Amino acid sequence: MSDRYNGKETWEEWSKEWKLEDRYNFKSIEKKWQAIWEKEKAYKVEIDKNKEKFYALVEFPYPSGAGLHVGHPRSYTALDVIARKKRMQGFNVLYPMGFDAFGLPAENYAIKTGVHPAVSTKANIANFTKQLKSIGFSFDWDRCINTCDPEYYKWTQWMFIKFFEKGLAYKDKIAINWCPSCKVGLANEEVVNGHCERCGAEVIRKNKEQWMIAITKYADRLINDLDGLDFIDRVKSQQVNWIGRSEGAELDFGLTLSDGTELKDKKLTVFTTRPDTAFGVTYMVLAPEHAYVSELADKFENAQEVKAYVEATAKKSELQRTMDDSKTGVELKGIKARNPYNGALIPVFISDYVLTGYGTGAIMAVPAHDQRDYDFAKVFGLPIIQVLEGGDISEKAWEEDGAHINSDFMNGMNKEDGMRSAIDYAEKHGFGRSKVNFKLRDWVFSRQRYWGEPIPMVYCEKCGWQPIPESELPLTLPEVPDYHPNDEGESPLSKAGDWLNAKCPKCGGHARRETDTMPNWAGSSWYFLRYCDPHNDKEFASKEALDYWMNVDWYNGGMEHTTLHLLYSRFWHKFLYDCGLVPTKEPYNKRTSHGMILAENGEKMSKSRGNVINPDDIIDAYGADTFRLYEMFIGPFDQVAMWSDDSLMGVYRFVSKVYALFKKVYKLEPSTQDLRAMHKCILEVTERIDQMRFNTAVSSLMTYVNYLSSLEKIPAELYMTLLKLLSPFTPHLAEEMWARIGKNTLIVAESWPQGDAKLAQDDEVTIAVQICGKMRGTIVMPKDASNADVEATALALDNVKRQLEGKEIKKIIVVPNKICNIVA
RNA sequence: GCGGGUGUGGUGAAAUUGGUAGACACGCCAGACUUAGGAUCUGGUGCCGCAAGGUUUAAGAGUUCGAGUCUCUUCACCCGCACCA
Repeated sequence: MSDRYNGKETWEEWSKEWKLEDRYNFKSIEKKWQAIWEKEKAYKVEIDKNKEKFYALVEFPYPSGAGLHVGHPRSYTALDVIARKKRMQGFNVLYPMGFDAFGLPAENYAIKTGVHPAVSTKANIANFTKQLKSIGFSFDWDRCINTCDPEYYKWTQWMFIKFFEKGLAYKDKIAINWCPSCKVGLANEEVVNGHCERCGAEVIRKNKEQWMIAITKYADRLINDLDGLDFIDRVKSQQVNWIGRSEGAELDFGLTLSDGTELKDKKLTVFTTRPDTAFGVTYMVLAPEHAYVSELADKFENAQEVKAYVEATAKKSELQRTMDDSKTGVELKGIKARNPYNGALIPVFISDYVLTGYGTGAIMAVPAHDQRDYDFAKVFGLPIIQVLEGGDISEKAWEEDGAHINSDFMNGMNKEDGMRSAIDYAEKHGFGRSKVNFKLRDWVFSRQRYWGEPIPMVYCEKCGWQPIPESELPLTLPEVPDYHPNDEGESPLSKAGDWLNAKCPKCGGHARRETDTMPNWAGSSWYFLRYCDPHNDKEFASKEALDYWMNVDWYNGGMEHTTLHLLYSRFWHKFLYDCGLVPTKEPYNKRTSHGMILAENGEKMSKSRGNVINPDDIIDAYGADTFRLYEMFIGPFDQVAMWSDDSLMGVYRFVSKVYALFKKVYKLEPSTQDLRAMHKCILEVTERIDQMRFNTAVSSLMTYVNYLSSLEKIPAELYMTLLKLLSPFTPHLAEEMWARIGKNTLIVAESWPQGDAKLAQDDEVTIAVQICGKMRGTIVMPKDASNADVEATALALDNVKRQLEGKEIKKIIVVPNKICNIVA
């Protein structure tokens, strides 16, 4: 205990040395308490079935060379406040931290400097750890994990093999998004407006054989299971939007050559959300990449023209293709399609406004009721047949509801009935079926890079792709002569020499290893499970640990991960659930998101702008407690906030004030008024932390401190309560003053104060007096005064009398303890 | 175009969910005390007005005794998706 009293054995001895006029020495105080917490393992947590658990989680950082920026601690402090409060409220709190340590920056650094990624990553993790500890977060450091540790990625690889065994991981050659700058394939989720999410280079299309994971099989469940979750709305709606479910029908159109012969073995299948408009189809369009364009090439009378268009399209980047909404295309002369509803023969085009990856890569065009088809029809002079009443078809397409016309059996029906009846008809005649489509694509899972988990697969000429036996896990990263990826898209691992040779686990013959690695989203897809049991070398986590700790009760992280990490990890967890490996369907009960912190002028902080605030500098100049408190006070937690040195100063003053207030603390009975202020503060702070309204929680504390400042002498109970309420925000200061007041316990292990609403109530209230809703004065009344008393007092006000002169009072509305409104 | 959100002093913002708009803090103004400390303390501070008073939550309309809050219309900005048939 002696370190608690600054080297002295007792508080009495220590107190003789105090010089309270001294300024608040946060440097030595914060260091001292961090050492004590570490020594006493104040935040270590174990399974305790007698206590209710609470699992608080923040997204673990990528340990970049730049170190922590001020954005990280916004999220970490918020959940630290929540975790600390929950702990004081008696919960068994798991609040872990780790490092998402695979990734491109370490590899690029290696290319530049020759330093092995493992070496620079280790150094960065050491730096991050030091920084995080200097802020005084209540993480259980014994559970710290690191995704690039073979003991960790062993299980990432193990899970990949599970995906493979269940048929959800497969190799496929498709056109993927390729970043020419990073020289790496990207998942759909990693492409932002046609640019690489990481480096900003324009993404091109490249045909490459890739490992894919069938996330689309879970599309429906990923939408439906959001229902029971406490996620903020924008997260839910963004995920739903991204998955992009749409209901419609698949319809088969016949194909006919110009001489009238039917192509019996070829059907042109399209997906449509508007089967009811089938009688308005006047042409068909294929994506230039559609298989039929090459398969039927010898049937086209204008094969040269078609070929030229296909090639021109291939040269366009994704971005150019989406930016340019003018319609181009080429008719496939020599073939016609037959509308199965009315037998009409219609022309077939190729055009780049039809996308290859969605639906069947072919559409039936209904220019009268789809604006894109309308635009195309206008360019090519195609007929426009209206089949629903409404709008002005000479101006633009009519996409709303209406009564069907020119539609045979659907005539007179509205959109909804028409759709049902069109699908029924198609099903009865065997040329269509109802169908649900998603925008979500399967997850492109291989990366042509070094610094990632090796994919634990080998290829045998005889047996095909085989997973390596579990006994060979982890498959560790080999040394390579250099880390450069090449333009052909080969991973640096292809230069790994002997490592490439393996034995086929099935036939024992020669096999070669997969040289691509996993994306940086792999390790983070299940890390919250590992925290439950981080040192287990038999399983990724024991059933007991998972049963006790899961789910994550509260997960806070950035909006930028909504359709990346958050979606991937929900999917990954559902897969493990289906395998019987985790006890729950969803990993996270509650998801919140913090706003970004911008520079003082509202710009994004960036190295190139030179406006980055380094947490180390702030902590050095003002201390961790001021930094933490400022991060909470800066503004509404879920909104963007601008850094302000001036506001930071105000928080620093507050912290110093709390320190200085100690001079005035005496053993005294608190007055009713004192208790009122105290209980009001307890109630407000408690409620506002739960609602993540940290900025107003801090306001409450400030109001309370202002009250304490106004007292001659502060009763000890009031000050001790302040320290407890403050401890989640400014734990070092709270701990120090708790010791100074003579306590030899840790305040972080104390219990959270109980607010009493009755004691918090005022016995007098100020009631606003209004005439016809306009404020004319206020009256002070005893709480719960009778309406009659309130009316009488209000009517006696001079201003009220003056205003009411010559008017007749129609009625008086009294809202108890709030308002007296006189209607005249 | 679709989805989500925001709009309140010089600034960051608050408002018990329909009941005194601007809490708390920054900044600014005035004063005090001290001297060199990113001081501290006291008072003031939405706007117009000397004042009584008037006026004020992007703009407009509506519901209501009463609207920052609810409804409708318009405008502006931010985020995500985007030729998804």
